[in-house]
Amino acid sequence: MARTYGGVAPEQRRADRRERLLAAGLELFTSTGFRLTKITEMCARAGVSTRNFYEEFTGKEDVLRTLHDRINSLALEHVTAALDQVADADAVTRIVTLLDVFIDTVTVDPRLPRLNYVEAVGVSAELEEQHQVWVDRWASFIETEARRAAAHGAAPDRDYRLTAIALVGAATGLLREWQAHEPPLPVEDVGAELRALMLAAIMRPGKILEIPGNPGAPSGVEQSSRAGEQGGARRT
Amino acid sequence: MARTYGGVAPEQRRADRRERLLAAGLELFTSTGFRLTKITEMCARAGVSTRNFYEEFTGKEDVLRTLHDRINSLALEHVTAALDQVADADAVTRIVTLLDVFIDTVTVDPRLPRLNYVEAVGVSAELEEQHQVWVDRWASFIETEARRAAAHGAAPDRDYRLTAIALVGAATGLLREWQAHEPPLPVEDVGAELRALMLAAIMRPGKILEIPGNPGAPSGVEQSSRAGEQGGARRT
DNA sequence: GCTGTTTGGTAATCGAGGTTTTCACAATTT
DNA sequence: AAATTGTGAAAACCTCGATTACCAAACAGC
Repeated sequence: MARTYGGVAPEQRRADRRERLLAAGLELFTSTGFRLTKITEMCARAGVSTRNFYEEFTGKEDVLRTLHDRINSLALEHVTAALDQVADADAVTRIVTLLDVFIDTVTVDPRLPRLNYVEAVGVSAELEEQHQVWVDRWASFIETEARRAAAHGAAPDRDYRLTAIALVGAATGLLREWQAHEPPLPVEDVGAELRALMLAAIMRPGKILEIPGNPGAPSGVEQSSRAGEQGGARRT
Repeated sequence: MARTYGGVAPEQRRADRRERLLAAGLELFTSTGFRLTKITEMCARAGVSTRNFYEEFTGKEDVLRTLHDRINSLALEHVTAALDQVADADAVTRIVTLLDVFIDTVTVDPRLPRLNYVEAVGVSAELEEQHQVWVDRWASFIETEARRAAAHGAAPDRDYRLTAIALVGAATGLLREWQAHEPPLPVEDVGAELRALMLAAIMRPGKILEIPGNPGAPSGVEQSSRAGEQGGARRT
């Protein structure tokens, strides 16, 4: 047991195979699409037999879940490291850093957002759960930075939970568009837009500035003053 | 040809079956999930034979595409009608109306956002294309309103394309979270957050206010001034 | 009421892909 | 050098679900 083959340890060979399978998965899931990718195709591309495939993964979904987790973990790692380097900078710098590093990490390869925001959606209950966990993590990150900004007086003191979730959604939507758009969108533009949106969302005052020539109309949009109702039952 | 069965015209019967199949599809796709839903299950629930199924649809995906299109069309209809009713209101009112009616339409039933933003993602190239068309339409809608606001001096005069796409993403992300969240999020909160985010995103000035105590650092966030770089190759 | 025609349900077929198993080989150890 | 064991390729299997074809039933005309 545990015999060295071809000069490399057996666990090293296993790890290599696993890695090649993941690479093949990333490639095929984002070109052929997850649904249409066959396990045998993945094995062929990775130069791995089906037997070894089942030694590493329980099926296609397992590969997808692993990739999804990896991409998010990688981004989280980069962002955490970068934020540590600007530990005592002002709130705006930290927020901009968080966003820029995230965008940079995830746009080095269009297959990354494609896998994360298109292929890994609606596949299984477990994957949806995993997605939600990650949204939660990213939202918490943003929330923390927003609270930090509030503590420094750079943003209002309020609950940032939903704002954070919305911002994660904005990033997701924009990146999904980015990887699908023809002709390709400039990454700088996407990054700039998200940066501005994020700052505007966090720094926005509790009340929007008054619009001239709108007498009597409540402009306090934080309250649930609603205009132009027309149908649609209200749901608790 | 064209014979009346059971007192109803054949095309009426066909339409009824189609409708029941769509209802069954909506129900099963959002509970069992699209992937795991079998055509025979759909037929059983709809009280329709498989033969009649293939008379109406080419397969599962056809049902999904139809539902996806319907939900978006319905929302678009409602929003268009509501905007017509506030045709000469101020920009803020119109934007708030657009958003509120959209949210109201799509949250009457949690299955609607579930189907649109989870189950219909990453299924096929055609569906992705259809998704992009709808994102485009919604973004154009928002863009138009933003330009209108700019024309009235309520917002800066700039390109709102990416802002609009990001806002569509924010709505998508928030609704995806809404339909999945346990315990359920209050719809009012989601609507309020999106309303505020949308207004903040559109009305935001070109430059963010100066942060005191940050000497030398460029605060013009519209320019591609980047902080905290650490890795990640730049991509054209 | 009987017949021909249209519609609907059921059951059999067909194919595709996932999963397992077998067999041959290579490398290492005694 | 021979035996042993881990390893990989490929084929066989086997399940499952989409699709179609056939048969039964219902209705209008004669």
